[in-house]
Amino acid sequence: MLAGVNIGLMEISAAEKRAYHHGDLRNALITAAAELAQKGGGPTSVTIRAAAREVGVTPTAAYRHFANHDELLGATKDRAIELMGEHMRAELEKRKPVDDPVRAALGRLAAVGRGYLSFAHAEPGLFRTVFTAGGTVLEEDMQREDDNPFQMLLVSLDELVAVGHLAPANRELAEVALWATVHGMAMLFDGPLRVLSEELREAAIVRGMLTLGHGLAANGLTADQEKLLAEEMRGR
Amino acid sequence: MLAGVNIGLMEISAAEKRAYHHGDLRNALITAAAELAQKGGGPTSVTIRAAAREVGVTPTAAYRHFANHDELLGATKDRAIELMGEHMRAELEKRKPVDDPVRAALGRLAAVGRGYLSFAHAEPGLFRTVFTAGGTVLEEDMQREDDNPFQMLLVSLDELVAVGHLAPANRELAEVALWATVHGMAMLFDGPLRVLSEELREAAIVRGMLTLGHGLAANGLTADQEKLLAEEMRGR
DNA sequence: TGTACATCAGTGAACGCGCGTTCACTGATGTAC
DNA sequence: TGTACATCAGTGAACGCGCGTTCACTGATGTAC
Repeated sequence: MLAGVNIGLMEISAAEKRAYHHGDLRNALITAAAELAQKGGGPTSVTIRAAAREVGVTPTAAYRHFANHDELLGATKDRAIELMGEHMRAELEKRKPVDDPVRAALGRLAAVGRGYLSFAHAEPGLFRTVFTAGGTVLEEDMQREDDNPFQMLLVSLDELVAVGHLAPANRELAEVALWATVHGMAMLFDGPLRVLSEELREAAIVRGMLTLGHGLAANGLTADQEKLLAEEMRGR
Repeated sequence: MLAGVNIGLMEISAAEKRAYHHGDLRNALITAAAELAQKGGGPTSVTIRAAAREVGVTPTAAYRHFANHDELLGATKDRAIELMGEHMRAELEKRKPVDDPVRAALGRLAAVGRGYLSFAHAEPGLFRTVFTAGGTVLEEDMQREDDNPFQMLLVSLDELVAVGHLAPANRELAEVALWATVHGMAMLFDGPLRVLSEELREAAIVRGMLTLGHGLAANGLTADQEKLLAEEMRGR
């Protein structure tokens, strides 16, 4: 079974205290917005009015902290990315240490993928918020190294190279293959494959990651077949 | 370069003529709704009022043909699935015939994947509509064999087995790995990887499909490594 | 330590918008005789 | 072939809703002297 998730949105709001009337309205609004996304099923539930209502404040008050709705949504997206990163990091740190470096690196890759998928499954509303088109996210936020789900994917691949399992030549663009496999499964299980039983879902996840693992090592096709497949993909 | 897409939404509306006032209002509304999704960037642009406006009819008139907004959205989703299937079929039929059956089957797999991705890229609004949570789609529509993008993925895998390239044991759940890889890339290129240049996107697609091809054949890992990876994915 | 004043966080009322949906209706089409 | 009537597709006006956003304001906090 994939690890359970128990996310306390409130734990974040301690940061950045303001000593004015409410004390920390900006943060409180973001937290409320994240809860709306979490409970309401996604970013469309994030509105200035609803967040203000939740905090017990006038909608106008929100405009002291956000220029407009898009900024609140962007901040909520940031928060969701943060929570997703924390969840993945927790999954990573849960692992028992392994001596063999290759086994350790493969294990970390698996843990990162597992964390990505279990977050998506446990918190669909937050997961959708991470990937909503709306909500401008600050550049610096996307490039934070800690708690950034995407960076964690990259790092796990780099480790595979460092440890000698993945040939440097095969490292190129491997992050897209990895990210797409994991992200695609997350989306499908929250979409057309929602009907799958938990057992089938788990089995498909294992199968998907094994396929990826085999595929990254790139020994499954003859050179001839590989050339053909590549040409076909390019549209001949 | 991936094949270009030129979709004429109007070509569909000839079916199911009604001889009353408008003649074919139901169909006209669906077509208008699909155009709204196409131009407006997705399913949120599909509203009863906007579709009626587009056709030049009162919103109330739409209620003669759809019980509510969700039904219109469902019909629009159906239409989008149909268009996506047509696009993929066209991609498939564009291929030159290949004698060697294994090469032919691999080529068809690639063409199906390419069609999926080029549709998503050329018609993001319609693609998003296919995968929107809202809009109840009739069971029978999802299970149509012709023009169903998902069936086409399955068929291409079955062919790989029939032709002797893919071991029957490796066929199981391979559709999820294939679908997820392709779907994940489509989503990421329409999301966080939107910034990728066309060249990088193309290269990533080829790499992703090659990884999948290698992976399905499952020769890249030792039995020991595979076991470990599987256990890790299951959460130990 | 105490007062005067500037600063600024939050209020309350209001706006215009597009939406889904309902009502009683009009007017064109199809059909029975 | 012609008329009377039933059927039903589409009209026009209206409703209530929640939204984003703006306005002039109130009242608490922080600071200069």
